[in-house]
Amino acid sequence: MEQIPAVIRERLLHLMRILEAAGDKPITSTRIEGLTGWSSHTIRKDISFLEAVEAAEEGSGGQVRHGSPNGYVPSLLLPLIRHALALDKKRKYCVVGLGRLGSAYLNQGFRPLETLPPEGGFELAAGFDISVNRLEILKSPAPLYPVYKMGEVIDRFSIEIALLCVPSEAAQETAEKLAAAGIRGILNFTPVVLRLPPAVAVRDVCLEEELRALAVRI
Amino acid sequence: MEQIPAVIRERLLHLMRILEAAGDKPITSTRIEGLTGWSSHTIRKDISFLEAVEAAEEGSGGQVRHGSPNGYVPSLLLPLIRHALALDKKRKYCVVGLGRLGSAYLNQGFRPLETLPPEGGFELAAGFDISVNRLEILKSPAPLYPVYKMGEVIDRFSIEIALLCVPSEAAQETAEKLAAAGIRGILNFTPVVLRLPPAVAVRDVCLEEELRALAVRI
DNA sequence: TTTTGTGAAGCGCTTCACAGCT
DNA sequence: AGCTGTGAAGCGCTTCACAAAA
Repeated sequence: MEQIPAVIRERLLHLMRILEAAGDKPITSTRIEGLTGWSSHTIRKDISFLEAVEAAEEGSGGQVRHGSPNGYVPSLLLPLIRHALALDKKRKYCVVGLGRLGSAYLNQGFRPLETLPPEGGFELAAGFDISVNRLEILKSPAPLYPVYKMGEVIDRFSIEIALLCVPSEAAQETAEKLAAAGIRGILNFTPVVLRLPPAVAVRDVCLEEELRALAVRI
Repeated sequence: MEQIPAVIRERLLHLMRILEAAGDKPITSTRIEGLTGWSSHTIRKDISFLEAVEAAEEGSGGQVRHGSPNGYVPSLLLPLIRHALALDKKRKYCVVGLGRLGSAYLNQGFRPLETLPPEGGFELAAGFDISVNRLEILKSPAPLYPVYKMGEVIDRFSIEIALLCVPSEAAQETAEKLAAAGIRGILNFTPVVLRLPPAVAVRDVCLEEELRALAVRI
């Protein structure tokens, strides 16, 4: 299954955003090079690789052309990427810890992009916090629950991903509860390095690390 | 100057967090492997590479040992990494756009870690928003200004990095103003793909892209 | 004996050069 | 003519195997 190398995956994910922003105007590999810094060769290779994977999977040798002499056509390429990355399924996520950061992510829905089917996408299904007071005050497009109901709610609604926005002190403990509840992936906004079973995918979004990464390039 | 490969840099940045969390208890490469998924070989090679760079730079052949039979000693290794990545300078940053997300980052200071000198670190120097109303309401550890003063303030306080938290519609325009004001790096929290002169380093933190990256691994 | 440290081998991604399409 | 598409060459990172230290 791990058929697409991590480097290529990351580029494809970013490429999706570029294609989505392009509307449906074709975009050339040279222009993508200007936006990303990757060489146009690399981009074409990535897409070529993608098509090879698809062809091998489907068994169909049906040569489809996703580019034109004017560049790549978003409406043709996007579904291909989505399918190759298995992003054509709708998934539910929740926000855990509704402090400043967590509550910000409660209301930051996604742009109502003209999504070409089959569109996967993500749906905010719940928010959790330890403070009952907060649950009553906050306005939210999704239902809010006290943390002790977390396991039950995650299971009932088949929530797969969690945004971990609790204070550092509670991070590891809360993450373990999420893992026990059967969560599949955690977006970790705390600076804590989480220790979890490999069945749970973790991705860190640490302000200090990001600032450092920028500072290094200055 | 671009002497440290990007792959290694990213790992070293993450390693810093691990070392910082370890207090001053030595940590073995095997344990780091368990926390990160990188092979212990890779970790040792990274550190070995780092020492080679330092040695070449300093000209000193003074063989320093940063590991012990019990593992790496954070207080020895951290300064080395900080120096190699040029993170031993203090830098100022600002938050642009004080909506839910932006105001969250106003108050999320860094943990008061027992920082071993020379510590670089980051200092929040200002916040900007277009709404004067918000500037008056918000509590902030740093002074807040209306956006039209952005250029002046960035220059006066030598602010190098900006957290871009404005609405998507204003992202490109605001980023260009930041570039014109002489900012060196932008942490882009909007889903917009910014187009800026190469003198400005950009790093994206896009919720949807992160969610997708997680979903791919599920 | 467990760990770091490192030249050398191996391999995977990037780049090149050119064919193919429109 | 300008772009995509792709085998093949090139190169940089990862892995291996083993020396050295404590």
